[in-house]
Amino acid sequence: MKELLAESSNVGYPAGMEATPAVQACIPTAGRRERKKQRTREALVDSAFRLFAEKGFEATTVEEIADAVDVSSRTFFRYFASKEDVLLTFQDEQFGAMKEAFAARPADEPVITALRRASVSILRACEDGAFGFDPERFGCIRQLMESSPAVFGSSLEHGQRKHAEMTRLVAERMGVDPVTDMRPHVVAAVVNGVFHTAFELLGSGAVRAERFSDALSELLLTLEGGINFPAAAAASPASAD
Amino acid sequence: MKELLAESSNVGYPAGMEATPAVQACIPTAGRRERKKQRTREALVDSAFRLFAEKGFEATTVEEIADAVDVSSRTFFRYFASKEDVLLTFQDEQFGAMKEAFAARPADEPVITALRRASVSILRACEDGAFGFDPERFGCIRQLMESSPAVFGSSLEHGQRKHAEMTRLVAERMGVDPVTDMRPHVVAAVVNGVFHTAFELLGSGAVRAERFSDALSELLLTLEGGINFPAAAAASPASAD
DNA sequence: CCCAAACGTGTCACGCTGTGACACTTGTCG
DNA sequence: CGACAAGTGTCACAGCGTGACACGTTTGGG
Repeated sequence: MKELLAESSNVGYPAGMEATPAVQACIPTAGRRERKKQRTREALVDSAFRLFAEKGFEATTVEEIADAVDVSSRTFFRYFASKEDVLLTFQDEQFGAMKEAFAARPADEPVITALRRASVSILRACEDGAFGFDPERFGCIRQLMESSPAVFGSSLEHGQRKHAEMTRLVAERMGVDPVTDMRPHVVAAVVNGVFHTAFELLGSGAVRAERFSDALSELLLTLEGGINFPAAAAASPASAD
Repeated sequence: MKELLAESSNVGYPAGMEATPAVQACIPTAGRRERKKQRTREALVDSAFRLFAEKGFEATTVEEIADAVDVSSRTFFRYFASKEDVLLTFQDEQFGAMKEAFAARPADEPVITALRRASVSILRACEDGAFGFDPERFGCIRQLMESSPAVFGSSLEHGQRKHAEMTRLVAERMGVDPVTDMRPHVVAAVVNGVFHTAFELLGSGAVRAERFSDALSELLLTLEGGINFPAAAAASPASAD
């Protein structure tokens, strides 16, 4: 689970610049301070999830979350920008995993197909608890999004903030330049929209699917008939090897 | 402009229940009270837009808005559920107009095409001040959405709340049942996503378009190549007359 | 014409979120 | 060990949003 937090793994040193050898002591489990901080953070997340599940999102105050871990509410806000932010952390993990899965799809799959297979596989992992994902938390978030507009809203916003990254990935796969070609933008927009709609359909019971992954899969399959642009590999067989 | 606020016009009496004849005195410009309330509301909207444009969204407090109209901040919240809500009012008008325009598109146009033409025509009206729309406010909202995440977020949320309605309209045009056919849902999701992406592209300057309507048009045109389901009229020539 | 119910509003009080400033403790490194 | 940095608590505060109650005005009816 932790490895998904590893900040996309290739950031930090702009390619071509080797880390100064003296600073290689930066192993993740460095000082006691760092470890303590990590423990506090996780305790806060735990506490938040427990209370949210127990009393609902709005009914839970930041002070309660902090008190349960025996820190001040001020400290809570040093770890999270807002009450909603606690939940977004988890979504970041999912998104990171999905990016990896997407990148790993065979190059001859069209984008929407690849996106569907990647996201469905990750979601299933979340639902089943595979991979180190906690299915309890996944379910909790789902429930919170359905019951609390504030949570749903911040999830929408958060998703939109991922837009640029998604666009870049799609453009890469398609082998086009997102500055001149609008298709990657459209794909990212569309997928994001479908994601949230799947959530809503599930919440309102307007779809016979039980699991989120099933609802999403169905929507994306529908979409596939239309907007399914071929990947670069399929479009230009020149680079096929 | 006011007629767009007319609450979709067919709500109020569940079909088959005639209004009690004695209550037909409900002309919109009824009592003095009603008129005064309307004036206060508009004054608040005016005040809010002026201050937002002048000092930005977050920097403007509800108290300032209310003070400028000489009412208490408590009263502000009797008119609007939140600070963001003032802006959403305007978006409702646009959405209403767009629904009308969409419904008025020729029956042989595929959904995305119809959606594109309808929304672009309304947006152009907003931009040009046709139709009673105030282009100044339109521009103001655009700027606020780009600069303030809170505004953008609530717009996202608001858009999602319109989802069900949009789905219904699309399903109607396609002549299918949205319970069994997922396509209308996908269309609604997709269009909503593209809308917000157009906004974002425009804000980040990632598109050469100057006007929002141009950016949206380009994205929807791109989309059209793919997901463009035929309308019911085109699909089943049985009803062609 | 006047009275009473309904309605809009102001005022007061409050809880919660989120932030800034400053002091204090604890870990870290030379 | 001693200086410095990082994390935390405390206090103060601004702003959003809501509940309760009192006061004035509108409205409609006897």
